[in-house]
Amino acid sequence: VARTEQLQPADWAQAALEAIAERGIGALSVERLASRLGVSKGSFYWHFPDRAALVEAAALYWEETGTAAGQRVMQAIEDPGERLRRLFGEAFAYPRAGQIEAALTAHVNDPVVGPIIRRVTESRLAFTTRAFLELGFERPTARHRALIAYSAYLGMFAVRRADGRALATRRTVNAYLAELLTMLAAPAD
Amino acid sequence: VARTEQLQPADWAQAALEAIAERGIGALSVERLASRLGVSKGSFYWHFPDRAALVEAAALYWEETGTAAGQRVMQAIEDPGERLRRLFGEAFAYPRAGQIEAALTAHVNDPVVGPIIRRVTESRLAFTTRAFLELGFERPTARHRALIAYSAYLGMFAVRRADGRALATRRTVNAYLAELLTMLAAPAD
DNA sequence: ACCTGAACACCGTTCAAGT
DNA sequence: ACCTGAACACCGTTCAAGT
Repeated sequence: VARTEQLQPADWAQAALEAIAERGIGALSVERLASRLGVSKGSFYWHFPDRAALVEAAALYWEETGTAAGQRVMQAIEDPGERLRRLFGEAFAYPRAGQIEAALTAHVNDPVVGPIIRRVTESRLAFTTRAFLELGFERPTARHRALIAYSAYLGMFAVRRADGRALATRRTVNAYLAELLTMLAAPAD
Repeated sequence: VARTEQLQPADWAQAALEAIAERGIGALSVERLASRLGVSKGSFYWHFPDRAALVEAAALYWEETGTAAGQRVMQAIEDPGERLRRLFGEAFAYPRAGQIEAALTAHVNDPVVGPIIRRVTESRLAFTTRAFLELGFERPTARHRALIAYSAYLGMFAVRRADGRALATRRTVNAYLAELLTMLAAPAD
């Protein structure tokens, strides 16, 4: 982050999210970040009350750029089945997204990160439920299928992180997604 | 942990896993743990080379007591379908298990925790694949369904952590599991 | 063989002092 | 208005000294 002007809170937030993606929230250090941005650590406390506020700013930055913006793009796709395929397929094109997701999700019990995670989750579940409603399912079934879909989505990242061999190639992921979405689009019994 | 005898490494590992479940790996402090166990922090370094070794010991303790022991119990169930239902149902009876799971999984990139997580994941996938083989699926399909099942399993914890409302009641969880397992047991097309 | 207590480095936080 | 530099507390790690 090279800037001739003065540092904005957004600069700190962006650099923090970068650091979080790489080494996790626990390893986020005000001192390291300050020297990386070329200022003293005392300067940080002009912009933020404490380290927690920096984590919050980073998480809010993620909520806006990673989630809200993504949904606006996806909503443009007319066919709900195609929208689901794209939504879940897209997520695997950006491994960095999975890293941030994992780093933040690990801190749901954190009082500042927790509410943001919950907002994003509710928003994604609602978005996915809407797609299943458009596919013709009744509301309870649609919500249900959205839960399964989103669980499988998060779990897929978890499996991949936990075992690099399991979902390594694009072919495996595509087959996985195809089978999952076929199952989920099948009529309710 | 009240003991009249001297502290064993296992005592440290167990107390550490307890602390990790409550506040995460990041908040695990040698100093706090030592004073909780009633010794000075210098004493810790007689049993372990460093803090990382303590985390490793805690994770190994989890691998043995939480995973290996559980599989031995489950393997005793004859019917593979019933075994799967019990396996996934059981996991929700112990919320503490999910907390530890999340705390450890958040550190897959950690050089000492990572290999342990991967071992556990491989073992669980193999265990689940075997159940689907017994149900009559071909090996590739069985492995595939195991991946979906295990993803949905991990994701279910993630969803629950992320949104307490989503999978809160036993009824919702049971319905979720029933629908998921019905889908997964359906013949391949 | 196992533990203590003092020492040092790293980092979060505060604050008086600078521009 | 924004930043520095020194100060202090907390915690990881080392180590000489105790039993």
